[in-house]
Parts: sequence; structure tokens; C-alpha cells
Amino acid sequence: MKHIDGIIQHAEQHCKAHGTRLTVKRKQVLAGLIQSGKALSAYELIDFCKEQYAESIPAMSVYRILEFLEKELLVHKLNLANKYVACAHISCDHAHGVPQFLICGKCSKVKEINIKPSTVADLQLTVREAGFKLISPQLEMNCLCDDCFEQTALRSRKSIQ
Amino acid sequence: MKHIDGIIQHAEQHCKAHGTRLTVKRKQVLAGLIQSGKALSAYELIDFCKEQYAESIPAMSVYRILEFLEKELLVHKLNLANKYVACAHISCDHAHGVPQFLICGKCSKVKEINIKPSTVADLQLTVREAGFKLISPQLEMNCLCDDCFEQTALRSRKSIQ
DNA sequence: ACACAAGTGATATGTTGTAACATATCATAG
DNA sequence: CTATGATATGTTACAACATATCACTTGTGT
Repeated sequence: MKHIDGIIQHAEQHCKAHGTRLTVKRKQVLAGLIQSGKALSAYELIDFCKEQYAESIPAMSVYRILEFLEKELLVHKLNLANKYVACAHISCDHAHGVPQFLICGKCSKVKEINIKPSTVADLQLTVREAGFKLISPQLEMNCLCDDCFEQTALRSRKSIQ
Repeated sequence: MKHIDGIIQHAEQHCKAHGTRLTVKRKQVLAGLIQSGKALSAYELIDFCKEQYAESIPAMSVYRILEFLEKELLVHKLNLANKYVACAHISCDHAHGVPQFLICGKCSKVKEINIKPSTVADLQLTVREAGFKLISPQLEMNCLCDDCFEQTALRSRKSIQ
């Protein structure tokens, strides 16, 4: 796909600017995540790469590569789902806000949105009052996307009959 | 401990009212969680019960029991940490608000607090606008508790010298 | 007492992630 | 152009968390 190539190129520039290298394997992993368009576990990503690129990447490497991509802010780890997803703003140059992830529990679709700063401030305050320090304000919420919601609604309507 | 016995008794009433049974094993698991006073993984809980009650409960049973206790709202699962924690409001009769969990990444201490309804409303709105349905508004955030924060601050001060 | 459902045990297996160490590749100074 | 160190990748083994399946026990209502 042309679109993905563009993103990859952009990512490569980004890495060069940071004095790091976006190697072939790293490109494959990143491209796999982008192409799949959803959150994948490390092992799902391995399978995906094997099918797409006939390239078998060992689990250990995938984890290291994901770690690298995370540091470069090209990928986010979803701790709730133990999955990884390409950053929604790879090709934007503007600074990222605090990401909030909505994870569809059925199809793993992920929507990355930005939390209203006032809401973040609210949460931060509550945390401080409770005697804790926030490590990362990244929020993750288990959801259903509207598509999957429709399907389950349909199914339950059927099962009633 | 007297205090725990009281909570257990309260939980038993709660179950009876729901037409479910708080069996011996279930009591042990719940009591273990309460007594430990922090979040435990299923396997940590097994060890804890073995030491405390000289009672070895197989992993499978513990998972089933935790699932039961979760349904009864006596225990919460912390998906971020893959751990389980006794509900902070077991002995209260008032309805629960939306729980927000602050999880200390160092010592697994967990503080269960309630989110301000207005903040919850904010989040819900954002989610709906993004085309998702919230399953459970439970929030979990990776934090450091003040104690652990102090310690790491101390250590880094030392290491500088 | 009997039948049925609920609860528990035992074993195997799946999934996610890391540790430890070996090898390969790249960049560049001699 | 090769020797060197730094970075990246491969291999194996295993730890931690979780579920599937089937068998056995116990408790409850009739």
C-alpha cells in the first residue's frame, strides 16, 4: 500500500532525527501493526509477519522491537489487553497529548483519542489526594465498538426468538 | 483477627441474600485477600493460603472462586496488574460508585477510590462520541505510592553521591 | 434415599513475557 | 579494507498467568 509506505518513510525520518535506526525488521513489525489496523499481541504480530512477508521473527526479537518502537513513540502498549497498536499520530508532527485508548473487547479495534486536559487534571488531583504519584496518565478502557455492539444486540434478539 | 471474621460474616449474609453460597474454600480465598491487605496474583494467593491455613487449593479452583467473588462484587480484578484485591466496601451496605484503582507498581498496594461523577460523565461522553460503548467504567492507573516514591527518591539521591 | 446441580480436584495445555547467552550486522578509526 | 566496538537479532529455556476438560464429591430438594 502506498499509504503505509508513506508512514514508514515518515517514521524513518523520525528515527534518523533521534539518532536511531529503523531497520528492516523494525519496519516489518511496524508495517504489520499499521496494516492490521488493530491491536495485536506480540504472537499475533509474529503470525501476521510470517504470512505477509514470509519472514519469521522470533518472539524475543518482536518484544525488543516493540520496546524500541514504543520508546520512539511509534507504538503504544495496551496494558489492559497485552497488545500493541501503532500510534494514531505517527505522521503528525505536532506533539502528542495524553492518549486515551478505547479497546473493543470483541474485535480488538482500538481508538486512540485525547483526553480533555481538564479531565486529566481532575484525575491527577484525585491521585495526589489519595497519596499516590501517577506514573503515566495513559488511560485504557474496555469497550465495545459500535459494530460489535450491533452484532451482539442482533444475536441476542435472535436468541430470544 | 476479629475484624476479618466480621467482614466474612457480612459477605456470607450478602451471598445468602443472592441465593449463592460462600463455601469454606471461598471464605479462605476471600479472607486471604483481605488479610494480605494488598493485591495478589492468583498464584500468590495460593501460596498465601497454603501458609496461612495449611490448605492447598489448586490453581483452577482459585480462578473459579475469584470469578465467583468478582460476580458477587466482593473482589475486583485489576486487569493492569493481573491481580485481585478485596473490595474496599465489602462491609458497607451503600451502593458502590465507579471504582478507580491506584496501583503501586513497586509494592502492589492498591487504593480504591471513587471517581467524581462529573469526571465519569466526561469520560463516558468522550467514549460515546468516539463510537464505542463502555463495558465497565472501572479505571486503573499505574502509580507509585508515596512510601515507595520516598524510597526511590532516597536511593537516587544516594547513587548520585 | 435418590437425582440433579453446584462445587471442587487433577492434569494438561495455552498465552504472554523475560533471562541468559550466542551470533550477525553496521559504522568507522586505523 | 579490515579490526573494533556498538547495536541488532537469534536461540533456548523458563517463569507467570490463565483456561480446557473430565472426573469426583457434596449439598439440596423432592
